Amino acid sequence: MAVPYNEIRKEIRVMLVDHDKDFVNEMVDLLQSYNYKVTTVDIASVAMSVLSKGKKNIDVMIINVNSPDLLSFQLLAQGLGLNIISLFVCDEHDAVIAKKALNEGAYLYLKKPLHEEFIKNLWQFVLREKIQNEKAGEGLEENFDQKNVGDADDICNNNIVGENNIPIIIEEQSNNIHEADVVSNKKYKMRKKRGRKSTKEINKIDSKSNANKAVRRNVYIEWTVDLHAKFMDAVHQLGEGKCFPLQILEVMNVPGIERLQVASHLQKCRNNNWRVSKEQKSIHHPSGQRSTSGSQQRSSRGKFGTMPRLQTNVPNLQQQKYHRDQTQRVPKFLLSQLNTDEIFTRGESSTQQQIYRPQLQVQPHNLCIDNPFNNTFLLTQNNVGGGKQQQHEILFGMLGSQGQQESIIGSTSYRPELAFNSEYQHTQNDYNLDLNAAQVSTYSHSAIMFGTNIGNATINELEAGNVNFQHYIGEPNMSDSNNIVTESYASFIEGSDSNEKENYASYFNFNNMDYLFQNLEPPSDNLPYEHGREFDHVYSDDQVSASI
DNA sequence: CCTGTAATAT
DNA sequence: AATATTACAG
Repeated sequence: MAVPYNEIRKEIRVMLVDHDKDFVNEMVDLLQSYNYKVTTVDIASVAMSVLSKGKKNIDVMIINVNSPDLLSFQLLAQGLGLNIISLFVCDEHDAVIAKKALNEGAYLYLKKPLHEEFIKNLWQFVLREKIQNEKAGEGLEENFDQKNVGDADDICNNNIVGENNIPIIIEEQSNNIHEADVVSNKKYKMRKKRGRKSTKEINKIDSKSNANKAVRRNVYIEWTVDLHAKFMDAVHQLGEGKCFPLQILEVMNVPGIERLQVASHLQKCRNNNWRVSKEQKSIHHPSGQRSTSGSQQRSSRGKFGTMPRLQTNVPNLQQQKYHRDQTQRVPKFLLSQLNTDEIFTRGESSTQQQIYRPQLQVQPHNLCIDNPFNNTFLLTQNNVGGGKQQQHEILFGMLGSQGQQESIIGSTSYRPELAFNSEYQHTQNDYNLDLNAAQVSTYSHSAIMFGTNIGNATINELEAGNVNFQHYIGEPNMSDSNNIVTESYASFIEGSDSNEKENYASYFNFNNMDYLFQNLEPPSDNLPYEHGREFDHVYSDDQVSASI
């Protein structure tokens, strides 16, 4: 039974990655004469971009190991992630490189030129991969070593080892090599679809009936400080209102990154939720601010494209682990939904109210003290909030303790009924303790304090020497700030003498309690339910309900 | 299709 | 713990 090889080859896409023009031309002719679909690029970085775009479904890459940009191995890695067979070619054999290449997942390491017979049979590699992967996807694991678990580089090792296993042509036409979700047992996971209803009800029913769908995990990008800097650069270039993942991707011009990864990172950054992974340099720039060029134009798409709110180089002060109970139990405090739109609206000009703020749900351990965008934003836009902002943010972070506010401060006239209202009997509650303790420390300088409803426990604590006080101070994660305030703060919390309270007192000099209140939301019956609502009010009852 | 958000998987 | 992936919505 004759198998229409050419039909198979037609479906196979080969990318040549070589700056050697002659070789490329020759190979293109050869490949095309066998009906392969051919893409050529001259250097690895370009190839990586092509892969990143994901437009072409490359099956095989023929890569010059000596790509001028020295990225051939990175390309290899990326290709592995995409289940692409990579053949390294070289002008001169080098056993060391060959070994390295194979070790890192190259399918073959070949010396130029490639012979016609080899090209002719190239398709077999692809088919064999497909077959292998399908087997793996069905749960047949014999074909794979059990070693390597987390490493993204090993797909092809197995294939190399198992060379005796000559591919067999499957009768089924290979017209959907690409769409078939290839599955490797170690790297690919089965997933069931998760249903999520618009009613926000979470559908926990796991339907086994769902056909196993295999999904390939992307190459795991580490967002190094460097990479992040590029990211932020791109962001700054694009400017407020124009930061879309796709554009960022382009401006960054870093090969091997995909849009979704940028989007993911962007999401993190917008939420101020990103930390550099491991060691961070503890560089202390007194002012790492960029001027942010002040352009706050809105994009034509309205609310999209908002800049992330991190600085370019963020020293990551080690965050302390506080596993006190209340830390975990405190409700999420969604200051995010204190809608800046509303602030502006309340101000004067409702014309600015469309300015988009991403939902700033600030997670635990993130206290954004220094937000250049915020500052700029407020100052330039509405002149609201103003200079003392940072201090109050700090205070607020302490007050909320676990709430982790990312403060958007405006001159709203809200009053926090919650914080000081004795109706709320959360006195025995840990969270409440926190709150009150912070309160106490706040008031202690302005001599207003102790009026109504400081829980006994709190007072006791205080009288007992304010034991917890230092905890509260240390609580917020300062990792994102590198401004002056932060440093002072940081140095302060590192101090261990008995004067800490005094230091604290002198540093944080609060005279105007209104600033405190401005950070809090009025209680509202109006539960924000869907995002995207014009005016989301914070559901500040969170604190109460959580205390019960 | 691209974007944003939240949830969840790895 | 940091990223990736996904559902869902716009």
